[in-house]
Amino acid sequence: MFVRIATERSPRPNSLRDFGMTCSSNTIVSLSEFTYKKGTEVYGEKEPAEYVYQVKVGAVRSYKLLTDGRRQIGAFHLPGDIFGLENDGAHRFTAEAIIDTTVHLIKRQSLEMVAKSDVMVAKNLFRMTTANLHHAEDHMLLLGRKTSLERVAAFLLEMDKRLTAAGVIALPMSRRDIADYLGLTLETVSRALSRLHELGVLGFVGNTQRQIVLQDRAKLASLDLQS
Amino acid sequence: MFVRIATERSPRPNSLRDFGMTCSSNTIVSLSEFTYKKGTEVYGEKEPAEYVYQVKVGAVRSYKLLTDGRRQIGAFHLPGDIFGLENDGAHRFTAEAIIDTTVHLIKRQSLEMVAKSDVMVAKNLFRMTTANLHHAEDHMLLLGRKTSLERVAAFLLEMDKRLTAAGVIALPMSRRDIADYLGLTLETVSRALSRLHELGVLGFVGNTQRQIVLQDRAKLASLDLQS
DNA sequence: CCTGGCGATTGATTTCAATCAACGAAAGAC
DNA sequence: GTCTTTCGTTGATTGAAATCAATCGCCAGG
Repeated sequence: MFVRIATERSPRPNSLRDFGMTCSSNTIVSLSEFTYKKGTEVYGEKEPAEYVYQVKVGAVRSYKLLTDGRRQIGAFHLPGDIFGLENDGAHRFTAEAIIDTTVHLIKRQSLEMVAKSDVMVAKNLFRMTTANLHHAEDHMLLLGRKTSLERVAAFLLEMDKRLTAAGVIALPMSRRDIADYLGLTLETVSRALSRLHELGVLGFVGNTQRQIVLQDRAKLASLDLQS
Repeated sequence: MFVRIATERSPRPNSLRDFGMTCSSNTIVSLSEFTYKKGTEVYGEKEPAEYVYQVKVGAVRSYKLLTDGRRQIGAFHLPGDIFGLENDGAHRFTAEAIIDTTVHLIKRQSLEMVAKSDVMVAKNLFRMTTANLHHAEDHMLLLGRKTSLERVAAFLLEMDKRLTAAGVIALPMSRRDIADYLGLTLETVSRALSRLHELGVLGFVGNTQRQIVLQDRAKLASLDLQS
């Protein structure tokens, strides 16, 4: 679980741009790439945070478990997303590859070193933390006060914004994952999706139930109440 | 609602220490004090964030509303707590005084100016945002996956840590506030507290139900599952 | 090819918390 | 001080989602 064979790549790291790295601060930062097989752990809760990750291809779930196995997924990480960024030393979630996933790894220490000298990078680390906070704040409202249909509608709208290619939402995660993200059971998620299908809000592509086309975004948005 | 008559105070700001202000960076920062009457708004959601606040005495609730009135309280701010800190310009919550509350106000702009030159201050702003993030992450687990009894137990343990004076938890907020923080109804909160009373976990002080003594912290902790 | 397992849907039933309702006690208003 | 309102508790009932259960279809593996 803890073995990470990081393939070193040639010079000129490129995804560091996402941290706002300027041309002047071309410090050598160890940047590598790694692929996790479907279902494998990227890191565990409370483990020391050695790396920061960026999804290249694939999808990752971040979750917390209660001792009896109840699971709450805090976020899904999709291509382009940076995750595992911890201000203090330890990870707050367990992260797992939902499907085969390739990530860029940046050594946390080296990133922090760069941040010390490069104000732009430091600012962007702050911005990312703030974005995570905003997501969590919105999600508290969803988990505390929204109905099952509202939650599923909100989920679809979020995914629509984040991973639509050619008008199709290709979900990498199972109904159980969605349920654990929304604080529901998989059956309730399934029923809500069926209901939205009946209502003409969405359609399924082909014979898989993980490819969804939104047919009425306005109606979907009206089902999720605004803050 | 928007009138804020800020009483300017004499030199030598003192609560700026909580931002990690060093002696060297004794820049003049406008620091004032203001009192909000019970039930009044400190700021509204989406309002531009002009000030950062620190509770001197009293208590504040931060919440989001759905259009139909459902409310989710994201946090309670108790004496010593800093709130209203926004990285970008606008507030994410509405903040209201739960009881008469006196706050220190710091102009956001001046704080940011100090942060630019004082690394210590900047670091502390980051640390505070991270602490808020951690709280929200833990609260997602509570809202998504815990039972009513577990939520109330967790709430009591949180308050015990934060505002116990002489072994008594003097709650400033109503049952409805607690309910809206925990994603429950006030009746469910009341029943859970009664149940904990029956179980000998807590007692009520005097003839008010807002003063609680924990009589069995171990049992209470066992009722709230660990992450 | 068959077979076993997983994922998803759908139906039947249960359950926990919400809702509806009544009451008593404390806090504010005048 | 009295009146009114708000707050909290408790009981009865309802209801939305959870749980239990069956079935179907799709892969993956032998």
